[in-house]
Amino acid sequence: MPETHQLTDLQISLMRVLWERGQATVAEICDAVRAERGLALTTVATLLSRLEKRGIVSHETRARQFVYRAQVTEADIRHSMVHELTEQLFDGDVAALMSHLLTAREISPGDLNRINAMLAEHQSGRKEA
Amino acid sequence: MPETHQLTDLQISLMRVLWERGQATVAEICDAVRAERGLALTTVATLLSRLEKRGIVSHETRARQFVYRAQVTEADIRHSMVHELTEQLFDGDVAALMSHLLTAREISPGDLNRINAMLAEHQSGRKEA
DNA sequence: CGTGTAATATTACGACTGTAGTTATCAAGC
DNA sequence: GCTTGATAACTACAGTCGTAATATTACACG
Repeated sequence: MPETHQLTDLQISLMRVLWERGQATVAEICDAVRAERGLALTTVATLLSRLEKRGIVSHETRARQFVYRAQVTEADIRHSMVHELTEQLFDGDVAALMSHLLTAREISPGDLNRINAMLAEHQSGRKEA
Repeated sequence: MPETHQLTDLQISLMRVLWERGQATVAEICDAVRAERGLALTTVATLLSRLEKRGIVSHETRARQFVYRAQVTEADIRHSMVHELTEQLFDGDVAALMSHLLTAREISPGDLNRINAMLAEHQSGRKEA
């Protein structure tokens, strides 16, 4: 449903908090990201209200405070962002992206095993269906 | 070498022309992207000079015209952008990205075969090394 | 009922992007 | 040499992002 949402690094950090907790106040989110990025409360508030304008989050007021909630799932975001990247960089060719990953010297042997397993499972699943 | 280059859609369109042709004048690039996106010559020129400021392209003057050349390869860009995405969305876990691709209902059976083949080849290559 | 305090709302600002108009430059042709 | 046509340089502007200070609001406590 959500057309296509591209989020920046920082925006994703905030979203991650919401995805993990289900909901959170501005202060909570601010605290949660303090470790990786110290931001002023007002900064976080600004970011959140901008995300709300885009329909990515929503809020309700509870006890004088805004409680935010994600309106898109992490899977949604992954989908649209990976899709977008695939379009842009690999002409929509998922296999080409895979190929890139395989040759990109970034995969550990352990990863490779996991990938094999996944692929096998995926394929058996396919067969039955 | 190139730290990490994130390019936008439009920027990639321009780069693609340079990657394909090796080099091109502003007018040529403008023509090349006219189909997918009609832009004024000056717009393309602006974009290119901004890319040059970032070290992504370079130019030399020939017969009163700027001839541009890519300073990063498509592989470079793919690397840094895929890497960045993997970090942001999958915590750097390449296998997780793979898994996402496999379950993302975007792979055709044909793709799956190609992926299998690649994986097999990749693994045999690994074994010898 | 006044006031402090916490939270939100408003405003700001520099970067970067997409977009392009306007102006300056300069070589070639008349 | 002067005009003209092509090309590049400069300027502009709205939109978004990261960042936050300041202003407003309104509950809770005294």
